[in-house]
Amino acid sequence: MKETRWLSESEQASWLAFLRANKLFNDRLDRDLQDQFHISLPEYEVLAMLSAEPMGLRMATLAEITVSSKPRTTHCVDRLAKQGYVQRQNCPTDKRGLFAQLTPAGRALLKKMAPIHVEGVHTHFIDQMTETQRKTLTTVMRNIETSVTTTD
Amino acid sequence: MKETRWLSESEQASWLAFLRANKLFNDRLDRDLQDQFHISLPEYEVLAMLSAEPMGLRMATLAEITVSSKPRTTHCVDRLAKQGYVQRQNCPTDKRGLFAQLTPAGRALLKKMAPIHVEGVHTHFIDQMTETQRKTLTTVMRNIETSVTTTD
DNA sequence: AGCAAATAGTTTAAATTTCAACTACTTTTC
DNA sequence: GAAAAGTAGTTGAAATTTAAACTATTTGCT
Repeated sequence: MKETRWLSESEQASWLAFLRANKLFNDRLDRDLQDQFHISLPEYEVLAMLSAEPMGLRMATLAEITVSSKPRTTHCVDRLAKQGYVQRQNCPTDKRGLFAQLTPAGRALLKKMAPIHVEGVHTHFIDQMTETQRKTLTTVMRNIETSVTTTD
Repeated sequence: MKETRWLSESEQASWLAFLRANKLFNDRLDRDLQDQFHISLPEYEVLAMLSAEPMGLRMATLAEITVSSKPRTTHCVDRLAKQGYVQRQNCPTDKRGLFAQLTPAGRALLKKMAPIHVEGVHTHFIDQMTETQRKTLTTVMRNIETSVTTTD
């Protein structure tokens, strides 16, 4: 067992700031959507990802790009389908496969929600840093993603 | 209704990188703890916050510093208490109040968990940026926190 | 061709989180 | 000094998330 590399005060503070900002920011975006549309942030993310794909996305792909588990994605799409915002299409080349696709109602809902959501991202994220800082942030976030997904 | 300020490609990419890194990183830290100790990341955070306070913390304070809701904190402390890691103490000056306090067993558990958790933070967070980048990140995260908690 | 292993997605049940309502105590106000 | 309003925390039910098992189909191997 190797010697533990503890965090300095400053490192600890960075880590806490990161944790806190994330939770608070997520809560805020979620609330803004829920209050006005009764749609949660994870549900919004699914709709948003689907909006770029007129033909829809395979369930597994949708799970990947929203960084959520397969069952969670199934349940989420179930709920959105029950409300008429999403529909499933069989995949012609793989009988196991399903595409989740935005319905016209889903597209219409997203059109109403997007300005609210994007304004939140702008106000609380983009506006809170300079362009230079944002580039740095992006680089660092990509490093973290790589580290987390390639280690062990 | 004001004109929506949409995100540029680059801004969109930053936002997505931030979202993804967070989810993946959280999942990873959670899994590392769960696999070895059957303790979730939110539970770990409670234990960690309590460890700095020999006398314990008021439930509301604990909820604040872990950025979680009051009921969630109650349930979380319930579970940890059921396992013997935390105990509640009445507050002498306010009969409504309760302190949540680490038990010796909780302290012992934390001592075993901390190296695993901290190593994860070091590897996937601290090691993924230069010190300069980390300072920038901290500043930006604090800006976000302020923005989210002071607007509206 | 035929069978084992892998993949896509769902299902069910259990655990966690949220939401609204509730109890008990404290503070304010008149 | 009593009633009203506010605060601390819990409770119980509903919603969401997770974990494990399951169905159906596809792929790889011999």
